[in-house]
Amino acid sequence: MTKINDETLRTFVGYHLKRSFNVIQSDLIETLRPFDLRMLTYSALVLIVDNPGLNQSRLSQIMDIERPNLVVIIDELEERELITRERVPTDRRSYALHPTEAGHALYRETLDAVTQHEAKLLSGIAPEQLEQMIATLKLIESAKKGQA
Amino acid sequence: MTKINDETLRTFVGYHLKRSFNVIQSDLIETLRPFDLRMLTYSALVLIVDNPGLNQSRLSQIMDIERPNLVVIIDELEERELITRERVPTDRRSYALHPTEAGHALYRETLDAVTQHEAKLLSGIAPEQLEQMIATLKLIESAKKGQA
DNA sequence: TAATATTGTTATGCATAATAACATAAATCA
DNA sequence: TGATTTATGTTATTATGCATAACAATATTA
Repeated sequence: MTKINDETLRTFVGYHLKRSFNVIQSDLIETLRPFDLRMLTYSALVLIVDNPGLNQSRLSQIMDIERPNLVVIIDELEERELITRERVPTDRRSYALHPTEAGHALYRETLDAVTQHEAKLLSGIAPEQLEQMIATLKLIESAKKGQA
Repeated sequence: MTKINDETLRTFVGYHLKRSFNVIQSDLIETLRPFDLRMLTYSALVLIVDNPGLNQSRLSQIMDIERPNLVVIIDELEERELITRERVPTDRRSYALHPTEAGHALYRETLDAVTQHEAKLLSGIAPEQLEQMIATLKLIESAKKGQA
């Protein structure tokens, strides 16, 4: 059981980001499993509840995924009757996405679960420390190519 | 161009982690492309150079991936003659992984490139701020289920 | 009106990641 | 010792995430 040296990779911020995100992600996946939601379907549901009426194009932009990939996500949410696709009269190309009552209900349930998942996982870390980290993460996020 | 509200998701640390990692990841992918390396093949190469003689089992553990997924990565590095697989006399089940001279050379080249990629991307952020963030990320990483 | 752009969609491919099942070899134990 | 269990590497398979090309329908613009 010799120790492995990953000091070289540890010099990279991205390596730390990936490893810590993996920890949160795997716990989140387990948290969402009972609701039969994946991370992307969950994110989409939350954004549709919080922004009723938005279309798929805008949603794919905020979710940072390509439009084709969003189609299957929306298909799944619609099949499960968590959201509806409604033709927009003023622009008949696009669909307005709205949550159903079931969608709202699932939103509330999962919000509780996910909030508790993070609270439990991050319980050993001071809130101010997390806030500081989030501030730094926002800086990185805004360093997107083309913006920098 | 109405603004989308993602305040609910912004309450989650994991959301910030994912978004900022995506920024670094997409730039890293472009950085590695000229060397015909993906993130995983790159990580494996670095770890083999820094830990010559380790076997696939240990490598998959440190890389946090399943052994079957490592096989194809090692296959690729071996085919490109960046590493070698050598039978271990004392344990004939396992292979000792060693970098070739070409592996060493590519390691040095890519280390420079990746270092510059991060330096450029994170140039607007104070080093102390990044160090603080890394400290917090390490705390999250150690919050792994079973350890907590 | 003609050319261009946008929205949603299908098809496709690559990369990442997980599991089951297996052969070989080592370790354990009884 | 021999029988059982464990570890290592492998193949096959599947699910998921993410990107691009090509397209029909509709809007926009020049």
